[in-house]
Amino acid sequence: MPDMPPLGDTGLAFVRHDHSHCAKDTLARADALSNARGARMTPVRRRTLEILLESHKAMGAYDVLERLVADGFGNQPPVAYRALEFLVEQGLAHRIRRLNAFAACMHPGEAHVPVFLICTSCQLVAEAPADDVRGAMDAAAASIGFVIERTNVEAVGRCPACRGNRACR
Amino acid sequence: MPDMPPLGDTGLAFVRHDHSHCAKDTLARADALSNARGARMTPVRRRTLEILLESHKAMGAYDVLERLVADGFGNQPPVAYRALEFLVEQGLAHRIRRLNAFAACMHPGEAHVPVFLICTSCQLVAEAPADDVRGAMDAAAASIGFVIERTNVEAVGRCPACRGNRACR
DNA sequence: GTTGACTTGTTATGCTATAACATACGATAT
DNA sequence: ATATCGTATGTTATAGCATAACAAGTCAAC
Repeated sequence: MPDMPPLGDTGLAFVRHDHSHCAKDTLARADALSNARGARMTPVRRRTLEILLESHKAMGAYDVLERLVADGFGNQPPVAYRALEFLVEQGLAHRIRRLNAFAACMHPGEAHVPVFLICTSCQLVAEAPADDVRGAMDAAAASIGFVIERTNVEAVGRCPACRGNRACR
Repeated sequence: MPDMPPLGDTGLAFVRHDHSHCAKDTLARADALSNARGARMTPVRRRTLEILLESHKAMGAYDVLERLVADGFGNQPPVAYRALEFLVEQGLAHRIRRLNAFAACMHPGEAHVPVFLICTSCQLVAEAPADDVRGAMDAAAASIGFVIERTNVEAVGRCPACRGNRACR
């Protein structure tokens, strides 16, 4: 494995890492989770997750669909949207609204508030841990009597690599 | 003015208030701000802001367009999108990505991090003050060397009124 | 009054997402 | 085994959101 900075898997998208391992591990956890919950990890769904896991970039539903078609699955939008919806519901993927796209969850099963950091140069998306953020939001909401059910927290900016390199990866 | 709870204009969307005043005031501030910046508050743009200010609901670009057409402006999507884009750039309106919609800013000119609370029952959108949220996000980003430029923070849930009423407004 | 920057109008198109219905699959109970 | 019911997938069609590209008009500065 290449030299890896002393980070956990936080911001993993932005550092070099053994990606095949990272994907395999996540897939295994995904299977286990689905079984535990009685959810059915069918072929399209599993393949969709694999596709998302191939990179840390967010993918549009139609890009995913293209890949699914190549693998012999149905070639109409609902095929992709349904699989993606399932993964999101199971917490195995997230929807990045700013990009009209989807990305595999890097912490399936762990309670976490997803906060997405989207690099404007290289399009990579990192999930940062930010439970503080949810706390602050709950507090703000509570002050006006609002009860939060779900959140979308996204930020665009520049990742460490792109701030350093002119060319970018 | 009807009895008003002891809040500032935080969460204004969810309390009864003299809305005509609130809109007029915001419009005046918008004019002043645009002038100060050398931005041109043209008729379409001003009318677009007025339309957004008519309610605290978020409006889709096509809904805004419909209104603009009725007022004699051009009837093609770019007319609405351009005006809305201008307002967003000037900080006079916000884009609510979760809803593919736009809402007038309730605090134009004030430095603030918009955090949107979207009621799933009545569709009203409130802007809560949550500078803490931005702080937490910056901290999370900094820990992986990411520099945030802009944020989208949105939450869906139920507003005080809708939690109380079965019927909702 | 001409230049140049910006704004608006218009045409056309592309991308994103879902409703609705038909068919197939899988687990369970009889 | 097979009937049944819930779930999943395939397919058709369409709705909804957004922007590229070009033409025409407006306005201020020189």
